[in-house]
Amino acid sequence: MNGKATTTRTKLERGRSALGPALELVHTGRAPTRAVLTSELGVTRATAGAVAAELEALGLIRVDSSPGSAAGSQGRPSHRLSVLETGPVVLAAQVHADGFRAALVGLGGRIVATSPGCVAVMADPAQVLGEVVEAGAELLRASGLRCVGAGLAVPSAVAEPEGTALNPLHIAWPAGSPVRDIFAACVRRAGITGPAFTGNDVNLTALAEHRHGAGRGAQHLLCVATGHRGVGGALVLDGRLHSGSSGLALEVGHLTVNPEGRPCHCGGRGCLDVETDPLAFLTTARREPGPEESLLKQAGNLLRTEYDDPAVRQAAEALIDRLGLGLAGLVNILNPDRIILGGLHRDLLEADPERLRAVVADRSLWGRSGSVPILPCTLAHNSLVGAAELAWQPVLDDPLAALA
Amino acid sequence: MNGKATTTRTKLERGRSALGPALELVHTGRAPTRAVLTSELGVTRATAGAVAAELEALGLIRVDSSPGSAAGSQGRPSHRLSVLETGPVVLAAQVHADGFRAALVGLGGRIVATSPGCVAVMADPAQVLGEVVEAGAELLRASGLRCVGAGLAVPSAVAEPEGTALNPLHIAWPAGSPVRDIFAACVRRAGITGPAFTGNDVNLTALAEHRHGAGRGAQHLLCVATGHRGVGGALVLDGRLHSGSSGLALEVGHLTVNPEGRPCHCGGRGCLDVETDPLAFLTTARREPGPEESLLKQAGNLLRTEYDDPAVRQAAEALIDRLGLGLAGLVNILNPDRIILGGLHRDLLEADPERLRAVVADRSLWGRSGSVPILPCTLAHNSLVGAAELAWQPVLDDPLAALA
DNA sequence: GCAGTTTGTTTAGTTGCGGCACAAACTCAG
DNA sequence: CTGAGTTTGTGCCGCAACTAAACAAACTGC
Repeated sequence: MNGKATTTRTKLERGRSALGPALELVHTGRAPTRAVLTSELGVTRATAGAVAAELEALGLIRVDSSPGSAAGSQGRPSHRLSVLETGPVVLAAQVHADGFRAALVGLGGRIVATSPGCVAVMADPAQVLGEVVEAGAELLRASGLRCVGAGLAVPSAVAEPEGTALNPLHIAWPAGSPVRDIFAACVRRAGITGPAFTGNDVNLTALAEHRHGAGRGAQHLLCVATGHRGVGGALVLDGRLHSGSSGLALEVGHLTVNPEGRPCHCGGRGCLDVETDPLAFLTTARREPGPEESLLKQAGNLLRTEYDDPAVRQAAEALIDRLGLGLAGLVNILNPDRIILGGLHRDLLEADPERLRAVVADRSLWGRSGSVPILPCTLAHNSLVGAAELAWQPVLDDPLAALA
Repeated sequence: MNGKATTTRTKLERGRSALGPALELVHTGRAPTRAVLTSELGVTRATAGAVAAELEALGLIRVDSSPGSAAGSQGRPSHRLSVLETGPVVLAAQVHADGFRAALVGLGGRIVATSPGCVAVMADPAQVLGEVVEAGAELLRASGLRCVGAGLAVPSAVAEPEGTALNPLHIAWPAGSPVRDIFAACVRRAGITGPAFTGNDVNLTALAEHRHGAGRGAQHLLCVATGHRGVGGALVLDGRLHSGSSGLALEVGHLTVNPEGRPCHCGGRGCLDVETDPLAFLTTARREPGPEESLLKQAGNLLRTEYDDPAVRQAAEALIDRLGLGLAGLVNILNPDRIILGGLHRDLLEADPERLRAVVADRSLWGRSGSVPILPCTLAHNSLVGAAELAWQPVLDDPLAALA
């Protein structure tokens, strides 16, 4: 009998229909009406109508055909599409140097509920993740909503396919912790349904900003961000996160941006990492750095409130120049059509946008690629929303299968 | 037995969707038999049979159901699939510092005919491209085969969507020449049918090696190569060339690999470009560089024949160390699962593979990503074959539409 | 109130492909 | 040589997803 031995992935591999793409369009806000959905999908009105009706029947979106809410343009007003407020949610969790936080996130990146951020971060990942998942489970019980998955953002590169955190330096976890499995175990133990995913926070920030924030519409989106210590990067290509063959792409912290700069633990000198993080800024500006978990806020405040102080301004300009050098190097390699900056890099951009753009343009090989727009991240809780995107992905890929 | 002449129902519109993927599998040699095609496509035997029959009817592949040619394994032997030798071809052209060359390339990267390489390269792109296309048209007339497109490889970044050559330094063309349009005009004027494409030679080398050479099966393939002067890079992601938002990605020549190195025209010091090309090797080895168009051969010969000379060996090791530094930087950013090297970089790899691998592993952030395999390019005329791939792409995407 | 425009809905095909049953071509054991 | 076992090719049926076309509905502007 040929029944069991057939190993072909016949059913799962086939995209079932336009359901997934349609949901993604509503999810990212690119299909506000059924007419737009029709043209974006490139199908007939009949098909788009059937697809929208099915997504509504699945309890994912709302199709609003009320009469008077109209448009102003000619012709019959199109039905409005929106995500359903009472639809399913995913559990999103974030661990960083400040502590951890859990949230429920609906389609469209809508944060339904968040736990208060907790400050204590312990050296045992299982304990931390157990607590944060429990906080999320509590939110879930209070809300009464259906949960279809869970996502976690950690401040470390996450190696695939093992799901281990390689450099969770800022949160005192042992390097190589199997965070994905630990998180998945916590999720199961808390009785939360659906698959569990784990990713690097900057990667997830980029994903969130691409779908709901400053990266919307970009085809080659580069995101660079500093937290309290260290620099992270991420690349979103054609709507998909590019994290390399083993999840370790865009580790941009060790680009050389200052050959005579300070030594770095990687063995080189003047790496982007040690030249453009909050600690570098504070020491360059001759300020006493505070406790590690508040370095980012301290540096940001200094930039915003004392930019007329020559020492602060000089330090900012030095960092901007080095950041620009690093970004130019990345532009030459990746040729993105948009760059977004987070953390202290975002503050540096806003302190003197022209200077940063000029440096990048000057050190890029050709004007065209160097004139790439550089924008600040706009989304609140962007890595939380990004963690949610990870959990939403199966639903976006195949709503029928994911909700079954 | 002989192939059955008539299918009962001639449904010429049969396969819209699986046709392209099926042709690509045969084209890249990943579907030697219909049984493999069935499992690779993830469809039923019936579907794969229909698809193969239609590709045969289109004159693209051959389905060999002869009896005795069988396999040795159990069960009924599967029909063999191969590209049809008398099927259509594309015109491939290449311009580089040595001169230019035209060829006819069939499916499977098979070079059907090549013109003798011509040495004279003139400063007027229209004249050069006119001559090379005419040489190709002559091959085509002599062969009597059908031509379905044309592709050109140039030693310069090609900006999209304009199709202009930004830095054709080695061939004395004016920067910004609209090479794509010039080439397309020459192709039309020569009476050659099908669309015409233009790309950077290293990009096309990577594409060719990915489909038919040392890059086969890699999901994230990085290719780095030096010609006579200057370094180029390319990235193939999931079988598709990644050339950035405007075709300028992987301009890796100006990564800093030697902070105290020689000055570069880009304004920096110690760029990969000026530290690892043939001229750098020859001067470091204290040899008199010959004429520019034979630098690559001179350096390669020196490496192979006088590696026991201490000056040569020292120079090679210095270049290997710097190349390794540059590759490690790229590994940290792109996290490829395979690296292939061309030109002088290939020769350096073969001179001391262990040294290069050790440097890359040492300067990569994590062992895992640093232990990426580094291989030499294997394909003869790889940028010619790559130019052909460009022209084949529409056929691979939708055979019915492209051959209509 | 009417023409013009745009969109939603219904109905009738069309098609790519899975599922199944069976035939064909091979290997191997005896 | 023969029959069992295995793997693959082929014909047929039907479904699910889509298109095409005709019609109905809801808006604007004159």
